[in-house]
Amino acid sequence: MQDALIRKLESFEELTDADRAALRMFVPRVRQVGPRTDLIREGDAPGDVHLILSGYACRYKDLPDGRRQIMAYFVPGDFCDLNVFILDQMDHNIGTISPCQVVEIPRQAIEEVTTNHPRVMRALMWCALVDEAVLREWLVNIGSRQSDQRIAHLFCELLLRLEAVGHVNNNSYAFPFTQTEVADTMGLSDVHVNRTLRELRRLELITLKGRILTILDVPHLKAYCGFNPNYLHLRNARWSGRRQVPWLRNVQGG
Amino acid sequence: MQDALIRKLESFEELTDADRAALRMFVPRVRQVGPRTDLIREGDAPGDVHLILSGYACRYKDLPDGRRQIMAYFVPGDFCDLNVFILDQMDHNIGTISPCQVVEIPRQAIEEVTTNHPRVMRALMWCALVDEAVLREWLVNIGSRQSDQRIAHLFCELLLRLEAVGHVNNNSYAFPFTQTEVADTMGLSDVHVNRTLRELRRLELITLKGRILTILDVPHLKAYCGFNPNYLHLRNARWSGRRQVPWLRNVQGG
DNA sequence: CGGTTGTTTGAAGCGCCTCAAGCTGAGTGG
DNA sequence: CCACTCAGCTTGAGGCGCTTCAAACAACCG
Repeated sequence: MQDALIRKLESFEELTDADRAALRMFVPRVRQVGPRTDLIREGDAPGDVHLILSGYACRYKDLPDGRRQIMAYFVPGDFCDLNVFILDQMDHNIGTISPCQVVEIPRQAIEEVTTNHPRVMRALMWCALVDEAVLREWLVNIGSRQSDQRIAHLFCELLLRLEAVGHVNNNSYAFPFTQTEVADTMGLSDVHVNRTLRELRRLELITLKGRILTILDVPHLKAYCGFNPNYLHLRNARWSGRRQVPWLRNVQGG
Repeated sequence: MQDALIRKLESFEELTDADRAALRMFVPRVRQVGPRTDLIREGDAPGDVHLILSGYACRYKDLPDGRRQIMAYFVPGDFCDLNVFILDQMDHNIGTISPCQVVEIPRQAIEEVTTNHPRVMRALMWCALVDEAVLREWLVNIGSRQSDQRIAHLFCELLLRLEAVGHVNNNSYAFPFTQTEVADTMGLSDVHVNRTLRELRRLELITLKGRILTILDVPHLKAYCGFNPNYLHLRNARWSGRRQVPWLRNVQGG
């Protein structure tokens, strides 16, 4: 398990033996968490850092009027709160969508490592920076695309992110979100998400049944929403194609 | 100038003499930049890190259809691209709004410091994490508030951010953005921004003339949009009230 | 097997957009 | 000093995209 994390980080930052030894202090406390369960709540002091091994989770805020806004999806291999743990208190919630396997890394371990092992810190920062780039693109998505392109863009992004960790087969992947959750993500009503999905199906761009999403025509879907993958900062030589991330290969997805 | 940066960082992270010495390697190359000028363009390899001393700038993406989405505003004291400099290439642009004084910190200097001075790195990370929290709130803003509350929320946020660096007088601050720029920020049309501003004026919440924005009734405006400042992670003891950031006090704003 | 959660469809209305035109103010040149 | 220009602001009219409300249907589960 520790070796797995090390392998991921080493894919973009060379580590010394001392770095690796320090990383092994990330005691692997794996927790099985049910669906629709909060991992962290607004107001909490950030403690352990959470790493998703299997399943999907999300970052969200509850609004005064009872609605909620989902701000990020987490898929296997993603850190939930790496980019928060320095701050004083959480300004949002993190909760699971599907059942999840979560690794809890003690904050102290992170701090020790980042203080004494700059290369590890750089590697973790890189993860956080890509997450932020995704967040920026979500802002663009919500701010400037209409519903059909907006949802198509989400599907394209998840395709690439899940491909990078070996969770896509034949352009299909697990999609355990309800239409209401998609609505809370995209800034739309659930009714309109339903109609938009119907339209994407009618155009034979996707199918979505039994919580499995299939993209029928990837180039067409990408063109449809003007998808530009540069913001994901995927390093093709390392991440894409047939190559899987070894430490996630044998874990059940979605 | 270097001392100024050191002072800012020390407000939330104690530094050693060695840390401070390293920070002085941030050779202060101050540049005067005209309005509506790009500092960095999409596709560029991140180089120097930019720190705004005076004026306003923004982060934005150009879209295939010619529209653009603004994703962040930068005000005096903000780093533009601290959270990007590790990545391979820029996935967006950064440009000025008003004339700006910009400090360019060589990437090499940042890397040297972050490698050898973990406390400085933590301080810089803190800046970046707050910027990301702001970005998340912008997503909430665009995704779930309608135009009047959306724009009101922006005004409340800028009030607090500018207060923290001593650029607010009597609830007034410089607002050099055109209505089209506000529209590109909020995911609205410029026509609708115009009508929304008219409405906020009619309700006697704000005035906006000669590029000066005045909030006539702060508590009312905050209540109007349900503003919750927690995401700014302001440390009141240090940042708010009468206390100014010394290194920005004598620089002309907006 | 009912109960509950999620999906689907219809109908009516509002918020925001587009198109279009006129207005205002600042800068420029004759 | 006024005419001209141009960017930004303002206002009107019409239409579309999305929302809300409502109800029926489907799928899952104890």
